[in-house]
This record gives sequence, structure tokens and C-alpha cells, in this order.
Amino acid sequence: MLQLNFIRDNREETIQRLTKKNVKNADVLVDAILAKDADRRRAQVESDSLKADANQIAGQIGNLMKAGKKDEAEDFKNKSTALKETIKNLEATLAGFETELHEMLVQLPNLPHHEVPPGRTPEDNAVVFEHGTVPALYEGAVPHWDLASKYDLIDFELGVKLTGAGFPVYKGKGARLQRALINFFLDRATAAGYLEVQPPILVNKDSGFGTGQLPDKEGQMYYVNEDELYLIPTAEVPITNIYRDVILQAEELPVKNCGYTPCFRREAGSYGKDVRGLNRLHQFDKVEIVQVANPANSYEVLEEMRHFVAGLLKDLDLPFRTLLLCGGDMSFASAKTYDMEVFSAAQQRWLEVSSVSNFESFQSNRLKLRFREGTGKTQLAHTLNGSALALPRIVAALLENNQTPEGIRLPDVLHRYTGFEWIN
RNA sequence: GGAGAGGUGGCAGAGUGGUCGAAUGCGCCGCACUCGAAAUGCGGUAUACUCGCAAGGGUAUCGGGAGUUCGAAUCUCCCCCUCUCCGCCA
Repeated sequence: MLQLNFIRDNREETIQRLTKKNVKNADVLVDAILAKDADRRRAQVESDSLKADANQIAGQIGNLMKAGKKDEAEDFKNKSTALKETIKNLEATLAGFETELHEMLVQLPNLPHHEVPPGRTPEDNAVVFEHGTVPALYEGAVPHWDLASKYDLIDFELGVKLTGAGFPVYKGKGARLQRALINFFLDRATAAGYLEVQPPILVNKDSGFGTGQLPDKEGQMYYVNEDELYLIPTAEVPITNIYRDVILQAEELPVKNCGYTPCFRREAGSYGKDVRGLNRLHQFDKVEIVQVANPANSYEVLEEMRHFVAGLLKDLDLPFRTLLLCGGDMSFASAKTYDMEVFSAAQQRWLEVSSVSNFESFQSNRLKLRFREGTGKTQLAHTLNGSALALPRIVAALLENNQTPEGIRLPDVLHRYTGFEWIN
């Protein structure tokens, strides 16, 4: 959620930057918010001053009662009763303004950082880094879904029987590889100074709102009606919400947390070749890194996180590229996002495996996540997160890129985690 | 799931209808005393919105929400959470 003060003081800039993020009629939206804000403040000033009167009268009644002057108190009571009616109406109006203002404000996406390139589609994203070479596969090379069944690593049909499409069953070396990757990612994150946490994978509405999934992504999350809980689409939600309604000391920043969780996404509306095999699942595993940073250096933190993720991909010997997302392709809450894509040799396409973002104060404004320097005034912290990494497409690329006629050879860093070098 | 007790400021803890945003203690910050420290004394020490150039005002908040009342931390209702006992259970 954008800060109202900022919009108030920077109307032109807000409109211009929203437009860069592909918001249509940004000027109309912003002006409607400013008008509603003015309404709200007018109503509040009026309401506050009437309440002050009412409080004063109530105090006088108290004094008169104590002094035994019951008759005089009666007069004041009548006065107060009349005032109360006015206040009640005014408060209803004020509450209406506040609700409307909040609803409008919550619809606005975050403003893009000035380095974010303009554009509306993935074609407009800027490639800022490339690493590795695409392996030349042998004649009989096949996509990962064929390898998965050839070596009995993943059973997609069995998942359909148990749950439905998009819920695969990992078996044998396939299951072991999952566990190996999770441990490898967590060990690396811990070594980089992230505190490992194991959060709940169901969250309440407040948490969903805090990180921006609600109301924006309402229909994309699984919902447990009986208990009014959401299955998390990413560990970002519970981990970041640890710091909801928290005031940190500046010395505590940056806070670095990491965690493994399964992630659940309804992916309503997805179709076609994108969803084949491991490319898009309803349930998948991911290790997430989260930082709460001082606004003064949050962009250095973003670079640090991006390089950390790149290091993982290098260690896995996967060819990848880093994209700086354009305004139109960025997520709702982000100010600047790097996507990491690995090249899947058998599918001949890039697969997104990580997204690293700085949300600036967009989430912390909703979360009421603040920090204080010394005894000074509180200010909103910046939040950042990144996948480090999401498993399915990593597995897809590992299987496809490393396939040989003799089997699949796993990268060296994984051997101590898997206990085997070859899948054959 | 059932029964009971409870949820007050950074912490502990008082407050059961009226100048209570809230005693007191601890902690923390500042000042004084001191060569320095301790001890002591004095002052300060929540968050948000809002008015104001500022100084300084106003409003709201005692787990959350709704209500009764001229007036609610205090009374009523609903919800959440914690503890104790019973039941059930991976």
C-alpha cells in the first residue's frame, strides 16, 4: 500500500510512475484518492472537535454530580444527548470515507524504481546478466516428463488419483533429490547469514493482506472455509508477517530469514505447454529468503540477494540469465524485481526459477513494520524477498540438461546430499 | 470438544462507572551531584490520525469487534488468545 503522505506531496510523480507500471487512468485514480482524503480529513476535524466538546461536558457533569447539583447536571445531560446524535452521524460519514479511501489505496500497485525499464510484456524485460552455455544434448534427448517416467522419479498420474492435476508424487531417487535440494538450499542460505525458520503453511486473512496477496490474489490461493485460513502461495507470506506490527531498532537491520515450505497455487487460468510436467504445479517446494532492511541501503541488499541466488545456480552448473523486469511485467507489490531463468535444454526454453524483489515500504505500510533510530521517530522499514530456490523447474533443468545415454549425472554439490551421483 | 480462570504501557502490577492514557515498582533516556562510577535526587519515557510555520492543541486506542450510558479499562453480547482440569488424539 502506498503511503498517503507521499501521494499527497508528489501527485505528478505518483501518476507518472503508476503509468509506467501500466496502470490506466492513473491521474483519475490518484485524484479520486486525494479528493477522498480531503473529505476524510474535513470530517475528522469536525468530528474530533465535537467529541472534544462532548468530553468536556461529560467532565462537567461528573463534577456537578459530585457537588450534588443534580438539576444543573440534567441540563448538561440533555445538551450532551443532542451532541451525541450529531457525532454519531458524523462518525458514520467519516468511517465511510475511511473505508472508501482504504479500498482505493489498496488497489494501487507499488511504484516502480527509477531504474525499472518501461514496457508492458515479458519481451520488454532487460537481460542484465547471463551465465553458462547451453549444453549440446545427444540425439535421443527428451523433456523432463519423459525422463521422470523413464527413471521412475515422478508419477504425475498417481498424483491425479490422490489429488488432481498439478500434484505430482515424487518417488525413489526423485523424492531423494527433492530432499537433497531443499537441504542444499537451506544450508547455503544459513551459511549466508539467514536465520532458518519453519513457519505455518496456513495463514489468516491479516497475513494475506500484510504481504499484498489479499485482496489482489484472492482467487489464486486455496482457502479453508471451515477455519478461514489460506494455504500459502509462498513462504514470503508467513515469514514476512512475523514482523507485522513490529517496531525494530535500527541496529537490528537487516533482518535475514530463510525457510523451506511447500507452496500452493490454484493457478486458475493457466493452460497449454506451460503447464506440462513440472513447469507449473499446484503444489511445489521452495526455499525462500526474506530480508527486512533499512531504506537507506535496501537496494544494496537487493543486489546481495540477487548475487546469492546466482551463486546457487552457478553451483548447480545451470545456464541462466538474470532479467530486470519492466514496469508492466512486475508484480503488484514490487518496486524492482530481478527474475532468474534457467535454460531448459530439451524444451529449448527459459524457465523462471527465482524472483528477487524489493518491495520498499509497500508491504511494511500494510504490515505496520517499522524501525527506530535511537529514540527517534519510527519509520517504515523496507522488505525484500527472493526464491532461493523453487524446486520444480530446477529439477526439470537438472534432468534435461544433464541427460546422457548412460543416465543423468547430477552436479557435484548435490552428491553429498543425494548420496548418489547418477540417476540411471 | 466440555468446565473454570484470565488477557491493562518495554516488563511486573494496581485500578469494577466520572479530571484514568491509566497508581506504583523495574527498565530505559536526560540532567544534577561526583575526579569518574555506584548510590541518590529531579525530569522525561506508547502508537496512530489530525490542526498548527512553530510552540502547542484535539481525537482515538487498557486482546479484537459491537452495545448500554451524559460519561466505560471498569457493565452487556460476540470473537480471538493464554492457563488449569476433563475428554479425545498423530
